[in-house]
Amino acid sequence: MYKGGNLMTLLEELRARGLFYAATDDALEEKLETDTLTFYLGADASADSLHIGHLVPYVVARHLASRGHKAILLIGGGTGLIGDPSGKKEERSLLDEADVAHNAEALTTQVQTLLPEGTIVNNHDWIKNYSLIGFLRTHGKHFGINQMLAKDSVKTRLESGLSFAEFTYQILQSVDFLELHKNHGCTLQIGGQDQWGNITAGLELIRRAEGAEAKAYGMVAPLLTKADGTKFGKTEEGAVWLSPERTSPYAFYQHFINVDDADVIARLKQFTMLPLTAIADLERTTDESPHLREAQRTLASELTRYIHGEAGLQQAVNITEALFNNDVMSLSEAELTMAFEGIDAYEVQGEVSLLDALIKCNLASSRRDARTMINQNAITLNGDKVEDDTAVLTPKRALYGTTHVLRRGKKRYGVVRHTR
RNA sequence: GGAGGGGUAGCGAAGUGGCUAAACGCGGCAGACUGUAAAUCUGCUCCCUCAGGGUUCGGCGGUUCAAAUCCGUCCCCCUCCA
Repeated sequence: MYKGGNLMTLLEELRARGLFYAATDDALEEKLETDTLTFYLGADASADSLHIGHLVPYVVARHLASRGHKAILLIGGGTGLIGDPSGKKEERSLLDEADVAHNAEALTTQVQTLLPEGTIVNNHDWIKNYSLIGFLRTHGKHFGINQMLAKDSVKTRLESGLSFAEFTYQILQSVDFLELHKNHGCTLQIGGQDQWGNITAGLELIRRAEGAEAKAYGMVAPLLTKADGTKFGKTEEGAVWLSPERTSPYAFYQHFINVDDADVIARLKQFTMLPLTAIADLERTTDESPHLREAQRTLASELTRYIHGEAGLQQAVNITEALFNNDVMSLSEAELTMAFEGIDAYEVQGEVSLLDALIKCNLASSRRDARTMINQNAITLNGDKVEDDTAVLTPKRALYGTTHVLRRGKKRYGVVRHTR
């Protein structure tokens, strides 16, 4: 009952990794071992990048693909025009069509790097063709209001408000599944736990439209939580994005380097493709020598390489080593340039006040805030604590006549470059 | 439709005429300690500013020298009755 030399079934492995929450049918486990399935996974074009909170289902897809199953990666260029109420407390405002189209394009590129072997489809391609009457007659007729109202995504919003447009979302997603079932032989949809309602709605539609013998399945991954029970994936800065424009490879790497000891092993299992035995070794290392942070390093490296490639990882590691293992002051000019490649520098002609520099580098929100930081002893300039809030950065005092390295607290850096 | 309760800073929650930019808790930021961890301790946490100023307590309008606190009105939420 296994193939490919794995001792565990695929579902056993997913369970062991904390990537399995529920499946719509117990027969799926067997099916995944004996058949080659085509499965799909969707992402709505509601932003031009995914963040790490979206990542888990893609990792599940990697595991499926690694055992020979075929992936379809759906981009919600059509559904993104409506908005999924699942997991949302409030109605969301509609995005411009042009924005959604742009988002869909960006996501297409991004999702392809997450799973290069996956086939990409955009649901706008079929949703755009429906007339209202045609849609209601073909698909709407299969949906009972009672069942639609019973979905968590709808039920929880009856008090706070839900538009007809978002209410209809579950039908749109169901149509996606049906479409892929008919045209691509897709029999499995995977997603996060919050997608359960949409997925089961799709199964129901397939059954009604295609007949009882048209077997399809759903499987969802759990929502990630930290050891302290709080939601994973949000930081003080907001989401950790996959796109390097939104979150630099360095910041991305740093986020994972900083994962708590209590969470790091779970994150390795969930996010990386490392064998469980290798992760068990890291668990031992963490117990015995936590200060080495071997597990965190591995997690950060694996994920940064996955998302940003070898070059992105190298850059992140270079900056990290420069900032945390060396004295910034001791770097040569070339090293300095290399170290801060990938951190946005504020370029200025001539001199600039420290207060303004902190604002321009996003290390302070206002002059008042900048002053508070200085008074709290939180600001370091080229390796020295700053106490004078009237300090001015001049090319003369810059490293190699060009660069000032600012630091707020222990981990947040900014770079000021003087141009002539 | 009727009776009652409620809407206070990111969240929770005090405050019922001036001493209140508003207790306290959480969250967030920073400092100490560390391992770029956790826990703990300390400081900051409406906005802008050099001193100092500006705008807040569901919305609007009043009373008053002075209102989150009193009056009117409107909006929203909860509970019970019809």
